[in-house]
Amino acid sequence: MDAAEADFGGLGPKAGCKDLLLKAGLRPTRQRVILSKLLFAGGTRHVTAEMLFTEARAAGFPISLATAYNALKQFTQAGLLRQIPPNGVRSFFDTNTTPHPHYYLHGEDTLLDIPAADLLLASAPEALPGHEVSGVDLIIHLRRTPS
Amino acid sequence: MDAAEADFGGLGPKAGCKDLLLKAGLRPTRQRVILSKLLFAGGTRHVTAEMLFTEARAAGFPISLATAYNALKQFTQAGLLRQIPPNGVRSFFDTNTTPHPHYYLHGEDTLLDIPAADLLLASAPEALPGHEVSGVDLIIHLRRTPS
DNA sequence: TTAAATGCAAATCTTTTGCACTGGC
DNA sequence: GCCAGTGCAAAAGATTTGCATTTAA
Repeated sequence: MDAAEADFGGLGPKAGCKDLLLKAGLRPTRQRVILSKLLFAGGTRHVTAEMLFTEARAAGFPISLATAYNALKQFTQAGLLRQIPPNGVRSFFDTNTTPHPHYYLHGEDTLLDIPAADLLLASAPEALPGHEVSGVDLIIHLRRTPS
Repeated sequence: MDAAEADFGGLGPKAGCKDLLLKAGLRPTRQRVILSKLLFAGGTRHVTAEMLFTEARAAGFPISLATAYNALKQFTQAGLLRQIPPNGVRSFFDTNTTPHPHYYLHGEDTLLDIPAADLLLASAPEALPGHEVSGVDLIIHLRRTPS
């Protein structure tokens, strides 16, 4: 499948990332279109702002780092991404926005999905009075076994 | 119970925070003793570096913010604290180092313990080959209900 | 055309580091 | 007394903001 022709967000086989952005209420500006292609054309991805910035430059699109940050934030607020802060240093952004747990590999500073059925909650999370659950983060922290 | 005489870390009723620090392999310097009193004399606490810094100043101990950060990091590495990054902005440090889930209240930027039995994992987390589980973070994100 | 909304330089906020100096042993 | 190891000023790193400019409609 050509990346530019990927099936974006269940919008149908002809939809492009412009449609994805429009549907999310974001104007499909040049930079957003570029970044959304990089993010959503492949499979599930876990990127940091720096990674996306570097990738865009390598692809010949000289965006600024601030634009990468702003786009990631806007995409997250629009529901296209999920923000995961595993370590207090920098955040990752996951193109899979459905609730699912993650492995975080400390040595490699890498975030991975945990295959869905491997780990489940025993009960649905309860909110406090006057509040509602807006998300659930489950992160299993891994270190390389000393051997 | 007088705060200065609290039972620190199961070391017995006579132990002070100096013993707690020594047992953790940290020299009981003046600043560390002050900060450990603030952290461990009361019940369970969830503090940021800024909160601890402000609290120390208010108590008449003019430490620098860097010292608060460094002490929190050292205490965490020594196993006296647990670091929790709920939001990609700043980290909280929990004086309860046993594995347990948290509520994070977005509007108030507050971290709370979830009473233990309310939420459990259905299965023990599995590591990947060549890795071991070094920690599990479960955070339920709450927002104030629009009403 | 036009104004809503962007992209980015500069600022801000969080956290770490280098090193002069201290204070625990 | 002495030197391992601190405490903090300055630096580094992560993220946000203000505003001149762009560009989608």
